[in-house]
Formats: sequence, C-alpha cells, structure tokens
Amino acid sequence: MTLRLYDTATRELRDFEPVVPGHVGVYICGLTTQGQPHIGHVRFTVAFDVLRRWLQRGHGYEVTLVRNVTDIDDKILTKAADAGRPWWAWSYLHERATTQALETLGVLPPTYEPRATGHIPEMLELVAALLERGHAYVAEDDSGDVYFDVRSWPDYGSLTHQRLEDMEPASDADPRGKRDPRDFALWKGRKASEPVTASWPTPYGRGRPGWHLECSAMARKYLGDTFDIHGGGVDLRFPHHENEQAQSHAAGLGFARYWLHNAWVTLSGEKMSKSLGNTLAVNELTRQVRPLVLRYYLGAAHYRSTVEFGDDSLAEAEAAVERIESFVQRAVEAVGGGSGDTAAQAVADQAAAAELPKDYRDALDEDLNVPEALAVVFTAVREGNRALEADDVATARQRLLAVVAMTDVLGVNPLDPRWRGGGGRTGGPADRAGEALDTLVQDRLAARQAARAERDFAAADAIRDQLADLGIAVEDTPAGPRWAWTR
RNA sequence: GGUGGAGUGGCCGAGAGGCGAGGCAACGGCCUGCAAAGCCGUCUACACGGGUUCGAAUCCCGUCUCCACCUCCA
Repeated sequence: MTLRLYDTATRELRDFEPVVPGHVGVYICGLTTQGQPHIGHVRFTVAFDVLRRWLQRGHGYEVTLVRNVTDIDDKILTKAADAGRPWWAWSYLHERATTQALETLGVLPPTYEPRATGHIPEMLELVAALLERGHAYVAEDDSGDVYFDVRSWPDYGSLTHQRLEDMEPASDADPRGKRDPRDFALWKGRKASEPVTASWPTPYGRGRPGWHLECSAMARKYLGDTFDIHGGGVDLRFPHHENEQAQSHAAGLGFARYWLHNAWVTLSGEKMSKSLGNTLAVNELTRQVRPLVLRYYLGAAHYRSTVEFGDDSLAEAEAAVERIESFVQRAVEAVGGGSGDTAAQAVADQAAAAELPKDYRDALDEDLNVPEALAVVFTAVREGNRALEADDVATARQRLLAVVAMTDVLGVNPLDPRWRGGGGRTGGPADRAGEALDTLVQDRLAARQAARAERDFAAADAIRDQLADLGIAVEDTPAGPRWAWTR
C-alpha cells in the first residue's frame, strides 16, 4: 500500500510520491532556542521522528531530514539582553539543551541542522531575486528593511485558505515603511539599540534576517528548489509557513509538495506555550518517569490530535510501556535462550529484518495512524503471552520479533540500547555499579528462594519487602525470580 | 470578522454508514504459598435536536460547548 499523508494545503489525504524516486527530503521547523525545551516542542520532533523512521523502515526510502535552528530573532535578542548575555551564547545554550532533550527521548538526529546565521548569503540571494521579480521592495524610510509585497503575489494566503482582504493586519506591528500592513519583513534593518554582532552588511544597509526567510533559504540549499515534505506545528501555518511559501514561490521555486502540521499538547485545555508560561520542561518530566515512558506518551496519540496532559497521563503510559516490556523480556528469555544483553541483541538484530504485520503497515500508511498501529502491537503482545503460556515457542518468537520491530519504528523499542543505563525497567547491568547491585540482589533472591523452599514464607516475604523498600520489585517466574525497578 | 480543529464508555484514545480498535482503571475467574506478571471474562460509549437510510458515532440540517491561528509560539 502506498503511504498517504494529510496535506494542509489541499486539506486531504494524498498518496505520497517523492520528487526523486527512492529518496525523501523533509524539512521541519519550530525548534526555537530562546528557552528550555518543553514537551510541546518534543511532541513535534517525536511525530516527525516516527514519520522519518516509517519512511525508512516501512518504505525503504533514503531520508534527508533537515531541522533548522533559527538562532536569531526578536525574542532571542530581547531575552538575551534581559539576561545580560550575548544573544549568540543565549541561543547556543538552548540549542544544546534541546539537542540533549531530544537525544534523551530517542529522537534520531536529523541529517543536518542548519543555523539561520550560517546562511545569510543564501538569504540575501533570495531577497535579491524577489526584488528583481518585483515581489519585494526596500522600505522608503531608510530603515534598511526589505518587505515582501503581498499584493504582488495573488496566491498569497493559499496555504491557509485565507483571502488577503479577510486578514487582520498585524495590530502591534510597527508599520515602518510598509506599503501594506500585511507585508512582512524579509530583512530587518539594524536598529541602534541592537548589538552590532546581530547584523550583517547588505546592499540595503546593515541588518538581520526577518523570520521566515531562513527556512526558504535553507530548505532550498539542502533539499533543492522543490522538495517533498515540510512539517511543523499548526501554529506555524500562518504566518510562518504561508510566508515561506509565498516568498519561495514568488522567487520561482517549487518549494514543499506536502505540508504536515501536528497538534498540541495541552494543559487544562490550553495550548502549552512559552508565552502562556504553562510549559512542562522535558528535564523535569524525565525526573518523574523514564525517558522511554515520556517518549511513549508523546508519541502515542495521532500527530494531528490534541493531547491533553493530565495527572494520570504518565502513569498510564508507564503501565502500557511495562506491558510491552514485560512481554519482550519474558519472550527473550524463552526464545533467545537467556536474559543477557547478547540474547537481547540477537533478537533486536533479527527484528530489524522481520516482516511487519499488514495491519500495522496499513495503519502507519494511513497518515501515520500510530494509535491503530499500537493496537496491533498490543494484540501481538497478547498473542505472544498466550503462546508463552502454552510453551508455543515458535509463535512466541514470531510475535516477539514483530513487537520489537513495530515498537522500533515508533521509537519505543524496549530492546533499543539507548534506554539502558538507568532508562530500562529491567535495569540490566549496564555498568559496574549495576553489576554490583545485581550481584547483591541476586544474593538476596537466593536467600529468599531457600526460605521459600523450606516454606518459611515469613522470611521470604521479609526479603521481598526489604527490596521493595529500595524500589526493587520481585517477581517469581517459572524460570526463577526476577527483579526490576519500580520507579 | 476570516480560517482551521474538536466534543466517543470511569479515564486516555482510534474509527468515520452495518462486523464490540487498543491502553489504563475497576470487578469476577484461572494460575500463585501470598503477591506480581500473564491468560479468560464483565463494564456495549459516541455533545444536543431533527432528518436521510433496511441500518448513523460515522451522511445532511440546525443548536450548544471548547480549542487554535490571523501578533512571538511545536
């Protein structure tokens, strides 16, 4: 089946066909570097991480994923100034924090992550093209601003299906030298109050890029004049993406062929955003739950559905994750012939080549229907558990490989080595401290087994209680007792 | 004012004319020294009012409520 994606521009599901057969170029934007990353940002990258993995694993495409960093804009300059830091230091600080948060959550790194400030010549090239074609003009007030002339571009508004006359002109915007209040800045002349380091020489005077222009310039540079997919959050549709499209098209470029937009994580029904101050930072939540659980939570809903963050959200996600993990763990032991990393690795390797169930493929092909794909995962988990109980090793093995392969595409594969080192529930000995702990716990478990053999259950339970107080849960299985972290 | 989205069982969350998605929670059973995990089963919902249809959560008309964008914002 072919992949179908919901395209914002046409408001319908469209069969996906890349420009270059076998290759897909994806440009996503939205990561800002004005502050600490919150789970709203992360949801966006998680959604497109699944898209990327599905394009690769499900369809064999070679994917070039470009995720931009807009490292200069009004907000960064303002916030940095307030903090008494250079704007570039401020931006880079948060860029690193963001990269780290995404890594923690298992978001694969993009193919490239270009910074706006590294692409000034490319942007000026676009400005020159737009001026030459009559779709831009230099402000007549000597400000050094260059504006896009929206009335010169009849198609303006087509991405978001709005007519120019219906748009409310930016109320707060300083009209400066605009011919029409809806014109937007391609380039901003330097103001005396702004640091010189935040300006570059141009034929129109010193200045800095306006928001929007960097994406047009960088997408073109790395993905070509016409590329496949452009993604971001719904709030970026207008003005950001509308303006990007207008300036790129007006410059004669084909630009994006599919527009994908993801919905919010809300808190008490309201969008989580920096301006509302109701954000949940990634590093705060990962103190409450394991990264794998947070990743599951953020990726479990359909990307175009709003997700409401509630008190029980993370606990539910944790229960769901543990259901998958506990099957995988039991199955690896039964099928892989051991519980060590070697057995797990062998299973992971085989899963990488395993066939994915048709229902699962169909679900993801239908505009990345992750919830439906997860239903297939859980069905396989149940069938696998049943097979384990019936000692049907062949079926258990088949379901195990399917579950591992399916969860891998969703970025929540419990066997993925990235979740080790404190991340994994099974707490496998990932380092020397872990090994030492495991040895000690095994010793206690042996003592408990001895007590149980003598039917001294009081003694056995005392050991279990002691371990429980330390956050270690003990489970008895046919293969013997097992321990795992409870938190 | 313009544009877009949503209202589903105790909760989360898919679906989009007929076959009980799935997860969590709860309850009953099996298993277990007891647990845990697992398995089996129970809880049969689609904002409201009309209509179309043999049949509507799904289509049509109307109403209500909520959210988002039009200004920085995943």
